[in-house]
Amino acid sequence: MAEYDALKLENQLCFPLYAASRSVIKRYYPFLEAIDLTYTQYIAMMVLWEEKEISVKELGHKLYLDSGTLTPLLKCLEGKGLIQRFRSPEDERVVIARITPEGEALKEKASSIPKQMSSCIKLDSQEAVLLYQLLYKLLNND
Amino acid sequence: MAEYDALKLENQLCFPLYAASRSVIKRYYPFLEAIDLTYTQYIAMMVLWEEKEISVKELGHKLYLDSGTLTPLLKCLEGKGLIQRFRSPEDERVVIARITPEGEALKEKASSIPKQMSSCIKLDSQEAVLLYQLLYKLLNND
DNA sequence: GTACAATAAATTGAGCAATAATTAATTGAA
DNA sequence: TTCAATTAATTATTGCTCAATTTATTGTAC
Repeated sequence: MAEYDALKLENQLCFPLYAASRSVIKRYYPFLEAIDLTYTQYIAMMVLWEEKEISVKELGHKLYLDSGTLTPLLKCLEGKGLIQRFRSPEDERVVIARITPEGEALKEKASSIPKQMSSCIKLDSQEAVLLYQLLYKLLNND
Repeated sequence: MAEYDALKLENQLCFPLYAASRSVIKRYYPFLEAIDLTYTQYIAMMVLWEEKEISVKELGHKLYLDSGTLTPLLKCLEGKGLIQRFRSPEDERVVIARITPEGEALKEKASSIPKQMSSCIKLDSQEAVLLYQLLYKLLNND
């Protein structure tokens, strides 16, 4: 590659990654508005729909986010009545988020989102699997 | 797929896309701090290093950003002396960003970044090409 | 048993990105 | 000339992210 070609936008991997991420998240918003969640709140709720309860630390590990991001986000979800927050009886340092019945109920309203989104994304299933694997390889880089 | 499996975090394509994007951008910051640019400023400078001058609209088209994001960003780059901003003589509605000698000089300091970054990303070249193609397919979805 | 290190979260504060809505100026077409 | 379209700036708001600090708790070493 010529001297400065590596600095051309078209030769970056990071740029389509950044742009595609924003683009896909933007496509979520019409669906997310209907259930009054931001994208970050949505992925946090996904974990809670599956796990029922989880510590802030574990949640942060799954979402690659720290308490500076999660604490206000979880307080917001608590304010909406979707989760409870309380300290673990076994270890008082640990804060647990637990899904409420209202949070469970939201799962039904959200259940149509993945299908609606997949119709917005024009990759066939083989391409989607490949992309998925490559992204996780990038993510588990270290 | 079972009823709610589509709502599991591990079955999302959007999530690794979002997380990998943040992860890669975070890895840029040690290098970007050395040249005092944010990531978004860096990709804007990449376009300017290549094009020398460009309208706000064209730049927004290349970066998938609008004037609400670009105007303050370009003013910041102008404040650092890296670019000039002026209205096009042919069409006074159009604002042009043009690289300055200082902006050109920064290119040299930035020239080591792509190589340093690629050593932080553990994909082989075949995987990188594949990922690149899939991301652009996603991006040019519409 | 006390001191010290490690851990978990919260807090604070800053900066940045992104969007929506509005405004202003210019241009082009009917 | 009028009106619509285009371009960008502006304004205001929201949310995310990170760094640094603080607090509380727990576990370990002496």
